[in-house]
Parts: sequence; C-alpha cells; structure tokens
Amino acid sequence: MNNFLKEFKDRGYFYQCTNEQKLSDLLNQQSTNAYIGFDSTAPSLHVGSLLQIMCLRLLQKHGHRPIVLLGGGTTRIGDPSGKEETRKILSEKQIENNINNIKNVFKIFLKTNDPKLKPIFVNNYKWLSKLNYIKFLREIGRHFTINKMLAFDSVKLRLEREQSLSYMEFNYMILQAYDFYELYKSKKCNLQIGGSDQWGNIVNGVELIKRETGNHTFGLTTPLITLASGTKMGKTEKGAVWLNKKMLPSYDYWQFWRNTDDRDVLKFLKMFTDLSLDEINRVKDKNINELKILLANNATELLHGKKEAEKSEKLAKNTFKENSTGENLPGIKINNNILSKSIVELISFINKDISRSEIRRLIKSNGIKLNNENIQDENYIIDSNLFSNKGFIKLSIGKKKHFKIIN
RNA sequence: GGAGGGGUACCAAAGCGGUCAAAUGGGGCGGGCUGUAAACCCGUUGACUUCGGUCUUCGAAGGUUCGAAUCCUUCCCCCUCCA
Repeated sequence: MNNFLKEFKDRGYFYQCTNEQKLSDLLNQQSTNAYIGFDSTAPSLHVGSLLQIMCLRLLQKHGHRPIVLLGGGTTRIGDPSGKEETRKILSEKQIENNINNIKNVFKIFLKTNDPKLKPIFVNNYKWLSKLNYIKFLREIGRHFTINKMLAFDSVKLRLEREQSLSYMEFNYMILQAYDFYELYKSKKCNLQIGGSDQWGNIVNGVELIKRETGNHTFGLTTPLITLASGTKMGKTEKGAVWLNKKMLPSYDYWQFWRNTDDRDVLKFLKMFTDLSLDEINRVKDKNINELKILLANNATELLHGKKEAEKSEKLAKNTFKENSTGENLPGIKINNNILSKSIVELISFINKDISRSEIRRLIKSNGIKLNNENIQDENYIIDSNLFSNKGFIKLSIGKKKHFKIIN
C-alpha cells in the first residue's frame, strides 16, 4: 500500500475510500493534488476541523500538494447535512473576513519550504458566482437525477421530518460536486478528502468528473471523532476550542489537551501530533499524566509554536502545584476603585459573564479563593493588604480557573 | 383542503386556576474522592438583593379573574393522520 495511505490508516484517519487500490497506485506514481473544503461561517476553525487539517499536513509530508477550499460560494448556500434548520445566511463581508482569518491556520499547519508543496488556497465563489444558469443545467444538471438526490441522507432526513428544505440548499451537493470538477480541471486535483458526513457529496463529485471527462478521481473520508465519554469533541468551559490565539489563548488550548480523557490519549497522540508511530509506541506505557502532557505539548506546538507550548506547561505546573502563588499567570489589571469593594464586585469585574447571583452561589459553596484562602463571606472587602509582597492577588474560581490580579 | 395534537428554563419533558421561579432527567457549575482523568457521592442551576424580600419569565398580542404557564379571543410556528 502507498505510504501516505498506510500512515493515514495507522493514525486513525481512515474511514472510507472510493477506490483504495487505484488511489494507492496513483499516489505511488505521482505527486497528487488533493483538496478539502472548509466551512467559513465562523471567524476561525475549531478543533472539530483539526483532523481534516492534519490530513492535509500528512498529505504534504508525503509529497502531495494540499488545496484548501474556503467556501465563499457554498458558505452562501449552507450545507444541509446534519442541520436541522436552515442556516442563517452571512453577509458577503463577514464571509470574506472569516476566510482571511481562517487562512492563517493553514499557513501555520501547512508551512513548507518546498514551493511545489505550498498549499493552494481557492475560493469557490470565484467560479460559482459566474455560473450561467442555463448552461449549468445543461452541462452539469443533466448528470444528477432527482431520484438519487432525494435518497441522500442530507435531503432524506429533512424531508422525512417534513422540515422545509429550500431549493437553494437542495443544490448544495451539486455545487460541491461542481467544485471538485472545477478543481480537477483547473488545479489537477484528483482527490477530495472530507469527514464521513461528506461522503455523499464527495461521491457526487467523483461521478460528475467521470461522466464529464471519463477520468477517475478519488474520495477519502475520515471518521467522526467521538470521545470515550460519548460526547462531541471540542468544548471547554470557555466554549469552542478555537484554532486562533485571539479567540482561545495558547494556555487554554494546552489545557484542553491536558484534560483529555484517559481512554482517548493514545488515539489523540496519533491523530493530532507529529510524533512518529514508532515513538508513540515506545512511550505508550508511560504514566498517563505524562502522556497527556506530551500530547498537550505537541498539539500546542503545532498551532502556537514550541515557545508557547513550553510556557503553557510551565504555567500549568505552577498553577496546579499546591499553594502556588500564581505569579506566572498573565496579570489582570483592576481599577483602583475595586479596592475597598466586595469580593463580588471583583469577580464581576474580572468575568463579566458570571452573574452576581452566581458569584454569591460560588462563595456559598466554597468555590472562591483569594491567595489560596477560601472566602466564605460575600461581603468580604478587597483590601490592599491582600496584595502580597510581590504585588498581586491570586484569585481562584473553582479549581481550574486562576487569575493574577495586579493593581 | 379536512380531522386531531402541540409550542414551558441550555436541551428533553411534567404541570393544566392559587402552595409555580415552575416536578424529573440530561448538560453546566461548585464541593468531596482522585491524577488537572474516568466512575461515584453531595450541593447548585432566572436576575437583583441591605438575605427581610423585590423584579422579569412558560410561542406573540390582547382579555376574564382578587389571582393565569394553566381559562377565553386573535395571530405566528411545528407535528400526526386523512384527501
């Protein structure tokens, strides 16, 4: 089997392939261009897309060129797959902004010195917006039968529940198939990768290309990642795990990996780090907490760099050590007028999302500490004596959230 | 087009004139145990509070009543069955 495919499988990326043998042959013969489309409805991707990103990275490592499709065209339509309701439609400006922000992630993950392997960014708005309706129907539309389209899960499920599916959304799969066709023609793209939910859309593209050109192209899908706990991957107490430092600081990203369920650690090491499989095999019996740190360091390094990973590890060590002062935490400045006000005011100032009632509840249930001392009284007054001789207060909310307050 | 069922807090789902800020489960949060894990146990989960209470919520708008999530009217949306 082709090396790329082998590693793809060994790392747990593989779910389905349209024609494994032929794809293997193709990849052995030549450097191939392959694409994945990414949703552009948010200003950043989150860990839910990380597996796909890692696929492109692996592809590149094996000498194939990744194409990143940021769906300015299809984002305007909305993929009905797995959606219960019609998506809200974003403004053009928003989508452009999103695309520009999302590109940065790929510039990090797909960095290379080899000009032949540099990622190609494409925006399907470029060709989709120019389509001529009549021409499109005659050339492309004739290859799709309604009978078949109705049988696709994305459509079927919506219809079964008698939920409305607009004609616009109904066309999504044709547009995605057309994207593949377009990339095949203009960028010699022979392979589309995607999550298992994209299978139908991908197959449509492969078939369209076959009918229009007579040539074989390929589809490859990755499994849906489910956590050992059965929940979807990618949430922390702060919400989605964004692949963007502005939306999720590197320390929080590190913590996300550090808090991985025991049962998922090895799987994630294979999926989300650059450690070789040999290396992973060698260390796999180590202490589970060491493995989690290994995972956190490597995953964080890929996105935020080695320095940030090291900093996060250090910070975590310090923070979770018994009675740590928290001096390495990023400082949060408070206004002078918070001094001489109550603890409730202070927390409210630091985290605007917590309501005062909630803060009171936290205090009552022993969840708040100042300089590692439990605060029991909600009327506790913030006094300048609290600033240790180092000049800050350590505020802890629960066991995992710590803040360094400077004046 | 005809007949019926329904819209309740983050989600699911009870309540069907006062004792309802609203049962129960899930999720979240806090505590305990531990390993920053899992499992388990306890508490908590509208807002504000001088901790006495106060204010705003049960699809939307009106109405009946001392009093409505609960009754009536209109409107919007969803579901099931028949044509």
